[in-house]
Amino acid sequence: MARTSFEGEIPVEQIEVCPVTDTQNVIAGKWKIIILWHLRQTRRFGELQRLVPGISKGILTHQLRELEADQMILRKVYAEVPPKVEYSLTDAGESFIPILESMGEWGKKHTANKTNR
Amino acid sequence: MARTSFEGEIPVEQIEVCPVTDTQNVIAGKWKIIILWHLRQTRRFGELQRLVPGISKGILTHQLRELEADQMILRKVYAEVPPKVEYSLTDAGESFIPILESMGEWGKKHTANKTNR
DNA sequence: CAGCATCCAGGTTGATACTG
DNA sequence: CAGTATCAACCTGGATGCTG
Repeated sequence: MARTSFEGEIPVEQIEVCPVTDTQNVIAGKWKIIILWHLRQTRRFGELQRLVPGISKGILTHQLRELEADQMILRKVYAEVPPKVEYSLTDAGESFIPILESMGEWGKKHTANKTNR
Repeated sequence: MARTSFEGEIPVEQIEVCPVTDTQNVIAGKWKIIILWHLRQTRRFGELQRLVPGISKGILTHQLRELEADQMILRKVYAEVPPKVEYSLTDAGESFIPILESMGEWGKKHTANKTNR
């Protein structure tokens, strides 16, 4: 989203320094949550692509890079042929799983059969 | 986002019936979280617009309508002149506040000084 | 195998003007 | 006061083809 605002406008800090919003931004990608969920176990790239049906390589890479930048996941490259890359959760990533579980519980109770959107 | 997939593809249910993702979708607007937060107390439209600095009427209306559709908030219209509309949390909305608080706690610990994105 | 580069389509946000 | 309507801008996600 637009992190830039015009000069002389409401300063960005005033609206963006909300830790809740920060958290939301970390998981705001279309596939981030599902990726995080599967990464409770260490997974390889191709494995993830199979576990997250419908995602393309490009997007998977992109989402993984963002999660990595946000220090949610670890990317371990093995210097082998053929290439092998393993992804796993960082401590920050692990510590987020309980929140995901809370969201799941809440979702089961409050978002039953929404056919719209 | 594209909720449709080609015929003969991976069925949508398989990827979309995740309660965690459902939950994420409910709060996925740029301002939803802040709005929800301020609605812990009943607020009027103009009041919300002042509390959420930088949001325009149109967008505020839009986000409120979506939250209402997701049964997170209640919209109460008073038949007065000038018009008066009050927004408040539903039970579902109330029950989401603890999760927001968890996200806030997590955010304070794990998203400190992210200047990027 | 695990990417990257490019281009494109759609959705979401935002600015502005008008209304009951 | 609390919207609605319209249009433009931006961002994200997705498809495809190429590479070490």
